[in-house]
Amino acid sequence: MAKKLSRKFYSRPALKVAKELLGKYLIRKIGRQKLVGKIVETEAYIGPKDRASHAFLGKVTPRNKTEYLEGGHIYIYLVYGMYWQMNITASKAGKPECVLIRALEPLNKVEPHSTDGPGKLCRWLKLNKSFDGEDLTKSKRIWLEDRGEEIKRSRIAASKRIGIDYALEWAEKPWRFYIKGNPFVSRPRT
DNA sequence: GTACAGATTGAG
DNA sequence: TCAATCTGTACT
Repeated sequence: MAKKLSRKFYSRPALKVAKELLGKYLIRKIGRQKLVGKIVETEAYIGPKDRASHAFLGKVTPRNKTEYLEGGHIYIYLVYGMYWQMNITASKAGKPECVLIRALEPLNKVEPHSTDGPGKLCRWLKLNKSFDGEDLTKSKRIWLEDRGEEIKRSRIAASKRIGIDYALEWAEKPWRFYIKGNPFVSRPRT
């Protein structure tokens, strides 16, 4: 029943993709090993008008150019010199919209709290710069699946995004989505 | 060539 | 609540 998410799924506004990514499964293959996790927390970043986005005002730099790819690619970058952030691009080519994956509920047996934050889940998945620009609809080492799990609207909560206080009024936008009560969601902050 | 920010984390 | 920590980015 597992259905790989198609280009069509990703080629929509980031806000929509961010909400619908909840309850989808991320598959990461490392050699013989297969890591699987359900997405339980995301954040949306909307192109040039979003001050919190790296593509604010349509800036293009070597770092964020993958953010401009059509939906379904990975945009990964380093923060604080030590943590990777995994984003999935959304919308059409040329539109810098993306969705940050903030937390996973792992199906594998793992140490507690090893995927409840964007930096930690990337460490768990062994993601690094080599995944920048990876096409999730074609890659053999990482992709997303729909396993027929429906997350009801009433189980989805929205809050403001994390760690972007510099973004002024954009920091207030309720563009962080997570599954209510899920223990794998990153620790709430105010 | 160099200053500097940073979509976090974990310890206190 | 707060500071460690350090690479890639952006600019000169």
